[in-house]
Amino acid sequence: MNMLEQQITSLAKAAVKALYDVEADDSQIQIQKTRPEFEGNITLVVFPFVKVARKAPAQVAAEIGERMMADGSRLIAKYNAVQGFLNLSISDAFWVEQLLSIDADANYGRFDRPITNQQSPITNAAKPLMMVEYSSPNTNKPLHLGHVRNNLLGYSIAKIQEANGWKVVKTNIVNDRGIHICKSMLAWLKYGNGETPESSGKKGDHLIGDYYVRFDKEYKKQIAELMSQGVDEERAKKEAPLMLEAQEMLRKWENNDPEVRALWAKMNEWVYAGFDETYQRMGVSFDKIYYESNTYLEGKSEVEKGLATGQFYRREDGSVWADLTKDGLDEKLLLRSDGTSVYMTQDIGTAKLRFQDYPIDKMVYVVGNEQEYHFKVLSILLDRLGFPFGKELVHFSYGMVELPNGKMKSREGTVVDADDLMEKMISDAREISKDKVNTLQGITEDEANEIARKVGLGALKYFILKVDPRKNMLFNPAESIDFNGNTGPFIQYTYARIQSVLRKAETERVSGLEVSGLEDKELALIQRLCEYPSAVRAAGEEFSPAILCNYAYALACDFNSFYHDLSILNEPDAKKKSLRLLLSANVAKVLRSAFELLGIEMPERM
RNA sequence: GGCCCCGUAGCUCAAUUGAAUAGAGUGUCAGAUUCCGGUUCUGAAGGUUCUGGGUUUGAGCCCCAGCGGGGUCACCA
Repeated sequence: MNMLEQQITSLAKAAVKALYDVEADDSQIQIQKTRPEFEGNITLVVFPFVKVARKAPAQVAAEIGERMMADGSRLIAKYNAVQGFLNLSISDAFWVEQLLSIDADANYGRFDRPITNQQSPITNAAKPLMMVEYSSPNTNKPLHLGHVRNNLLGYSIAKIQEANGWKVVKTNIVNDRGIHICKSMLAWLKYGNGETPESSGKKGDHLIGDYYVRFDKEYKKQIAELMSQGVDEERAKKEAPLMLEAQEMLRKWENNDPEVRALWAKMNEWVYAGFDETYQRMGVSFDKIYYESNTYLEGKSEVEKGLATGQFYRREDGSVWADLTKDGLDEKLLLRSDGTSVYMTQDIGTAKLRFQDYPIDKMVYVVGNEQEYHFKVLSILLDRLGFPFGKELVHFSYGMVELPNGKMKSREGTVVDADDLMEKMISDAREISKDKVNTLQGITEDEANEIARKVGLGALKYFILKVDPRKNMLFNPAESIDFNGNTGPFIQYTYARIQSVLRKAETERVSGLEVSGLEDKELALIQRLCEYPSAVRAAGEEFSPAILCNYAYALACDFNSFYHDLSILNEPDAKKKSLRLLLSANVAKVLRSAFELLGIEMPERM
């Protein structure tokens, strides 16, 4: 709730108390923005009091309005009642005061602490700690469009929660072991001729990804070969020599075979270097990285502990299970009969290490919605094993990214590679700005490239973040490079234009402010600026960068409408002019702040 | 089949906590504009919010049933 809402709330409560002798609680005070077709800025919905008043809604609204204006004459300039809606016009002086306080607040839209119901009292620290896990790549192939949504959401959520007063640790769990890695390694050994990122000029992750694809190709050949000899498909898949070799390699890995381990380490290094490049390009980062090869053994020992305390049980074949039927779920495997760990076991181990490393109040996993069941189970298991954050863990589940021609399928070659995509966006941005040469006059080649980078990536990021995370989304490459409409570049352009106005005005003297006679467009902008803190709060509570996107778009639209109708630099009245400059500067400030929470850079000119 | 998520303009998406006539962009159509059927601007049309019930002063939002789409129910990760 912002300053204005607080004041209106207390005025409304006092009025209701005086008129009807009832104590209104906060849920009954419903405040909303006045619809543009009515006069006023802010509206109190009086329906909740109609019953106690025993009068017609419009009459109740009028009564309350009269009373509120009498009590708060400095705040409320006038009112009108339409049915059960009490529309209040706030005094210009108040708005200008708000604008000045926004301008003076360097941390506008940032909070010192989370709102209480988000706070988990585990560590009782002054600033509670939230760990956000995202990205979580496998090391056998490069990042694709699905990871892009994951990374952008994860990074943005971390920034948003920081603004909401959490201490945030961004983390990544790298799935660096398992049969999929062995497939790449094997293909590299058999068909690679010692190819390295240096010798091939390929990024490490792409190089390894190519061998993963190569494995699949050769493997399929072998299956076809076997089937032509009369072997049935299922057996052919199991008995293809390549698969047997890969499995043998995995066993060697688990037994610490020095050669296999050395190759594994070398190839993983290549992949990490490639990932780092991609992350850096994308503008995301991590504070702490965990590797599955380090955490899976921890998980095993936790499961053993749970076995000892009777939380889990062992079957005759040696496999270990958790019985979750009491929680309405089924039974879940934790250790295979050969004693090796599964996905769940590794996540338990990772959680344990993390909890040792940090005083975590809240753990957030940014993982696709196809794993909802997994995290439901993980939450229960961690709770049973005595991890305080287990029950509270948040699976920030997001929907899949689809392409216009259907789903992404790596086998069918319809994946969109993250590196390629970013390059494409940047080069498209450069193409488009070339058409508008006049806007780029006086800009050097380097500056133009930098602008294209910010705009291209901004287009991509905004396009993905503006969609409600829970929903599956359609990524249309053609549409994403359209810089009109509700897009990142549109907002960046608004920002850049304000910067340009401010640069031109810099030399001019600012003298006092106009505190009365605010025009509608000015007032609408100030009011919009006042809404920013609650947008940040809502984005944090809902785990939704989309809320910030929509806010930023609305603000940019408001500014454009303002800019279209009212002149700034040509305004003859010096006081009015300085008000408008101040207003513009704060719009730029809030847009920049919002985009920072989205992980999108703002170009100073474009 | 059980459980979870989604269903809003032709398309892509919005709509604080249940509130007034459900909004943008894009596409379509009309007009203006220009080096251009391509750019920009103005305007218009476009909706039974999947269907049917229920709760209430009031439902896109909450509840029940159904329909449609997706996900998930592995000794894969």
